[in-house]
Amino acid sequence: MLDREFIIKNRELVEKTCYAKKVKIDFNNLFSLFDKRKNLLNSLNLLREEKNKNSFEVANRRKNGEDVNPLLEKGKEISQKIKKIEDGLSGVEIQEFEILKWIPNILDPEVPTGENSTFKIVKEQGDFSKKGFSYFDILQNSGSVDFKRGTKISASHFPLYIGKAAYLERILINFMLDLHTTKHNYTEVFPPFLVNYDTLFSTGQLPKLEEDMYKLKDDEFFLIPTAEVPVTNIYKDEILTEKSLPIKFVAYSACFRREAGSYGKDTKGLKRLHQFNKVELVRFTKPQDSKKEHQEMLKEAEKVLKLLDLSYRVILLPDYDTSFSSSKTYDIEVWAEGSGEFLEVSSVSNFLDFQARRGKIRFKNKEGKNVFVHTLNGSGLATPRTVIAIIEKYQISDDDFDFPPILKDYIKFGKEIFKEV
RNA sequence: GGAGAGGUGGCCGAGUGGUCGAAGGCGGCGGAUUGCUAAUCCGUUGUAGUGGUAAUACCGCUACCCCGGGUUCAAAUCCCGGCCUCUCCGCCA
Repeated sequence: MLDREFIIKNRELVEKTCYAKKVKIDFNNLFSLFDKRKNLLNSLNLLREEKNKNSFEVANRRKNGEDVNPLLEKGKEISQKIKKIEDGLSGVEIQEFEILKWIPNILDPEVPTGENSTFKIVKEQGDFSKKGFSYFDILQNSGSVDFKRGTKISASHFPLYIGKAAYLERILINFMLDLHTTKHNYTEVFPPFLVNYDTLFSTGQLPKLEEDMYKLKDDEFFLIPTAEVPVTNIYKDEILTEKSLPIKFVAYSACFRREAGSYGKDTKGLKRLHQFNKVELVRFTKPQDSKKEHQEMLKEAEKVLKLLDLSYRVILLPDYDTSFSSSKTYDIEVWAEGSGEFLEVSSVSNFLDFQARRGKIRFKNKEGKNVFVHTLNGSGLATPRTVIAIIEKYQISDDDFDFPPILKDYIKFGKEIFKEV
């Protein structure tokens, strides 16, 4: 959420951002609400002052045995006026909030913008030739992911991993968690997978993405679309100390997405799922550090692919692809050599104080002021598409694949291996 | 799920209708004392909004004692609803 004052001072920038992110906001209405609110607030404060003085006077006169009846009458009148203005004010504030909550975060100046803008390739690592069988054939032939039975048990896009592929999932998750805790100094957390409305509002999934979320029918809970949601909310409504920053959490979670509106895309296989596994990095930083730490997180996510010896590229998303809450997002796309295409396996974003403001996450700075932290997160990584790239790169035949050497080492020696890499 | 108790400032804790933004203590900050540490003493110490102003300095006003309503001239204090925590019982992994 953006600050009222900020919007007033930077109207042009905010309008431009909304245009770029394809959000329609009635700014004239918003600004007239700002005015209305201010006027109501001012007269309300004056009336309240009058009320307090009157009440005080009642107590005073009563002590002296004087007649207080006229004051009681006056007090009643003032209170009625106050009630009226309060009602008007809360009406205005509700309307204002209804608009404010839809305004997306502003963009970093480096984000590609403009008519024909497109993503910018920041880095290319490895070679991008197409060869071998596709992961889908290998999995089908080996039976290590059973799409049919997954569908029978649940629905389509809920795969059932069996044997080797199930094991690969588990090893990969542990491998990534151990990498980030031992090598990159993150603290591991294991969060709830069901969260409430406020939590999703803080991180910005709600209200905009409600249709992408699984919601429980009888309880006010949503299934998390990413661990970012519960983990960023760990410090909701709290004031942190300056010296505790940066705070770095890594979390594994299953992720649940309805993927509404993406029918027809990636209709089979592991590319687009309603449930998948992901290891997520989350940081809370001081405002002046977030840019630098954003770059660090990108490197940490890349590290996973480097260790697995997979080819990939890093792209900087253009304005219209940058999510509602984000000011700047890098995607990491792994090269799937059997399929011959890039697959997004990570999204690394800087949210500045946008989420912190929605969730009231602050820290006390040296001057004793409470200021909003900056929040960042990045996938490190999502498993299904990583698995696709692994299977295609380390395939043995059209019905078998091997594990990458680093994973074999990891299975043998555990997290000790991260001392050397 | 049933029964009971309770939610007050960074923390502990007093306050049951009227100078209460809230005693006292701890912690924090500033200072005095001090060979160092500890101890002691003095002072200070919430957040947000708004007006005086150009000001993150100063002064005034308003709001906030879990949240939302209500009663009253006046609510931390009384009433109603909700949420949460704790204890006991039940159930279960």
